[in-house]
Amino acid sequence: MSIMTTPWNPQTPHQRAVLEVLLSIRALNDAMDRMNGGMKDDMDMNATDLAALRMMIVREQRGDSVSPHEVAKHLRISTASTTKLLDRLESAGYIERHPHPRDRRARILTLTAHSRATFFKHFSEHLEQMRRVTEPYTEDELKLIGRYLSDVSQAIDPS
Amino acid sequence: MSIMTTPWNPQTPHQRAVLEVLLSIRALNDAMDRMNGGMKDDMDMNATDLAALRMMIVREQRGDSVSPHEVAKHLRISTASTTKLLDRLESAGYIERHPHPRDRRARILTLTAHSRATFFKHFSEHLEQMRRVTEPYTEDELKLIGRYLSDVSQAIDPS
DNA sequence: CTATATCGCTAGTTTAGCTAGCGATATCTC
DNA sequence: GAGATATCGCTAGCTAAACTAGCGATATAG
Repeated sequence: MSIMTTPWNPQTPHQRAVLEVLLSIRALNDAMDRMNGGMKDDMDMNATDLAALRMMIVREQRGDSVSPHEVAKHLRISTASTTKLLDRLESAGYIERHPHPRDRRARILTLTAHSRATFFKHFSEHLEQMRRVTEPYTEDELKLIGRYLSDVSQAIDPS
Repeated sequence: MSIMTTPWNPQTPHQRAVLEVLLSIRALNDAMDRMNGGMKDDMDMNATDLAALRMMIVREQRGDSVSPHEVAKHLRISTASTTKLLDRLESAGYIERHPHPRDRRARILTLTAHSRATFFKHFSEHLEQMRRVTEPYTEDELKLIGRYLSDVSQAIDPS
């Protein structure tokens, strides 16, 4: 969430356009928060558990494996909290914990088929909507938009 | 948070550009989540309390007043939780509860000067960064970007 | 004028984070 | 190699902040 509540008075049309865009970003963020809220209700999960699932799906598609430690780091929660989180996901049948082949302290987390299916079932509709409104733009326009979005991400979180 | 974990293989340059943009939106959302996380740490508040404050600031700028009930609705938490949330904000000196002039059951919430000052102090830096990266774009480009962002917001949350 | 609805609140419960610290294992230093 | 130290995931216990149920005061509808 969260942008722009700024006391700023645009004078020129260009300044007005800048303000409009910043306001649109806030609106987009609010919308995505609501979307996420809806998804967690649908899937009957809390926000963090859903974020963990999403993170694991992203990693899996990149071909990376995931450890409990990495989940903790990504979500910025303690490893203790992560243990409980993984307990919830495991007992709900979303993930499995496997031994790490080389490090006997460590675990490797995998998603279940049920997990992937459920996630995409609930997410694909939104994704389709987004793709639908994105597709009409020309390639050049999309490149411009993509560049701007990256600029903004970079600006607010140069991580 | 939350986008794109999609199994989708772009074939044409245009499809690739679409995917890029959708990925950028996810990245932006992640970045904003982290920004928010940082802000709540800086201001020593939890995420919900900060969201409430932000919502009140937005409303105030629109000239609207805010009731506890509206805060509950906006944040999707119960009125009971809202009471406690307002207790926290009030005792921290961020808001005040005033009697509603016409409805003696109701309250009107107002921000303190301290609240506004603190919020903008922590937020203005991010805002400035965002404005900085936005300004170089031409008016036409900004209009395009703004239109696209609105399209996406509409698509994922047609509220 | 009576019945119902709404507003914000209190009381008590549950959820999901936290810190502290442990056993097992891995890695670094000599 | 052997001993010191670091890392991994976990348990135990605490706390913060949500929840549900329901109440008193007030407003509104029939």
